[in-house]
Amino acid sequence: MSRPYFVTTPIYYANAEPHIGHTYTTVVADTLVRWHRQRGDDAWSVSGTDEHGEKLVEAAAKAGQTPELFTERMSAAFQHVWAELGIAPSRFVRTTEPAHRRNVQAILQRVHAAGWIEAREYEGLYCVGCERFLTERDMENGLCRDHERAPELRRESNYFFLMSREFGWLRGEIESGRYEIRPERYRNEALAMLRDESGLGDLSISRPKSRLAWGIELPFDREHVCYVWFDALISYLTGAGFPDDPAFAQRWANAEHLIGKDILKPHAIFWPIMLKAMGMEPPRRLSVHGYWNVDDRKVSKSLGNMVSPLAMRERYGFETFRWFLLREMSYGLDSNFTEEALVERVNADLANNVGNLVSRTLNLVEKFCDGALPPLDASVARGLEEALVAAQDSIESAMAQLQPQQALAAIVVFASEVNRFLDATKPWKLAKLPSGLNEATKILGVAGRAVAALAELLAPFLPEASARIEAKLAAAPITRGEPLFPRVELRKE
RNA sequence: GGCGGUGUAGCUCAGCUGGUUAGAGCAGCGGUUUCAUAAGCCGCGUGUCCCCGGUUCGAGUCCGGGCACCGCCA
Repeated sequence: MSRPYFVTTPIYYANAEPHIGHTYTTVVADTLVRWHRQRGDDAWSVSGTDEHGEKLVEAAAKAGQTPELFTERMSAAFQHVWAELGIAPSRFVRTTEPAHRRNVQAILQRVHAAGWIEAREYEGLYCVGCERFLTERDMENGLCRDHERAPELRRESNYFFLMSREFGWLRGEIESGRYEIRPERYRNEALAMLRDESGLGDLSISRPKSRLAWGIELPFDREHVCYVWFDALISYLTGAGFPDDPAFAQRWANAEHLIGKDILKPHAIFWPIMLKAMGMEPPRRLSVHGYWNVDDRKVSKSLGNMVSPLAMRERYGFETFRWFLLREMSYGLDSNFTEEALVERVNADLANNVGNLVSRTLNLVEKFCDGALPPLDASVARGLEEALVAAQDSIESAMAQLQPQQALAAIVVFASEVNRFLDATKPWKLAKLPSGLNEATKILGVAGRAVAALAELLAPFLPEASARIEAKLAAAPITRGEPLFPRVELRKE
């Protein structure tokens, strides 16, 4: 009986190319899917691009393109990058695609009919950068704090989603753990938002077409288009196969959203209430991670410190980068990326420890066993068996708590155990003794098995490297071959 | 202004409900081995556990106050 598992990355806003933050979330999602599949679960994943909104129209204009062409290009860029990196979401949703538009309109219709939406007049100072009306506190010297630009006085009629009705209900869902938000600090933040209800009210979900034509039309008022969050969040349903896919219900009942902390509020507050209005259950769980800083600074276009995953692949190999991301960030906390740290980390873990272990083991098998992996000898294997079980247990619990860095640490510990095992048993010495070859062979049978186990442990985290180890072990004859993870050197230009 | 949080070895961090000489990984130093990717293995830390005060037989670990940084909200 295979258990269903469903994980999403955010539907990334398609106004810039993927950088380290997108890559991290996407890598974690990919890792979770592989992890679940390895254990026989039925895993489904969704990623995608959010392609509507004013900022996109602006970005397209800046690029001298129509929104259609611009979003086409940007979405393709995201899909291209993930494909290049060997990451394939089960379903990649574009918010501009017909299936999604149908879903958004059907849901709007339903929610409107059920009395959750009403029209209101609004007048205020509006910042195009923020895509919202500003309060006094958002401004400094008459300029938007975030964008340092003058807001415009605007009056418009917007449709509001009557979200505030259900804050009490939502609090109960979060407190009871029915809707799990982790790590706890973000659960507390969500509860704090609900407690003061400060900054929370009903949610504006439309823009008049006269001003913003780039969006999904409201089915009950063709003069308005749907505004960002209502549109974007529904992508998760579209990606899960809503409404017709027979697997949809099962997927949805096990949905986990991975997000960065910047979009906590829409996911923790808006989304579950939207779902309630649709007559659906909240997601199972929201897993919130922190920011990647780069060279101890916030990632920003103006600093030019956007780390491109493809550039990292060029310099160091993608799985090296992937290892660093998973190994270095404690899920939920901010982390810092530097190429110096990457080089240090992967040389220590991958080249010196794991990779070198594979090399020395295969080389010994090549030299002393004619390249054929000897059968497993249970008496010799005993010590390593324990280490393997310990590693499996650690990884299991690390993954249950979504702490990939601890899982990877456990893998490194296991590789160290095997290195120590070889140092302690010294098969290369035994083999040279007149009567030692038999014992050396037994030892190498065990070491070979340990390397195979290592490949299995690595599979969800470094799928490509794992496959290479397996291929090396399956070769006849087995040879040392090229290093699995060559040492890397700093290659900053 | 309100409410979280964080502050432990050069770096990144563990330290649960208070209890032997405060730990791990990395870096560094020394030794050793040679099967291996100048890799492995072994050994090496006199740290004001941010500061002040308190509770206690005993406090990174609890309480009060302060400082610094950060987050959310206003």
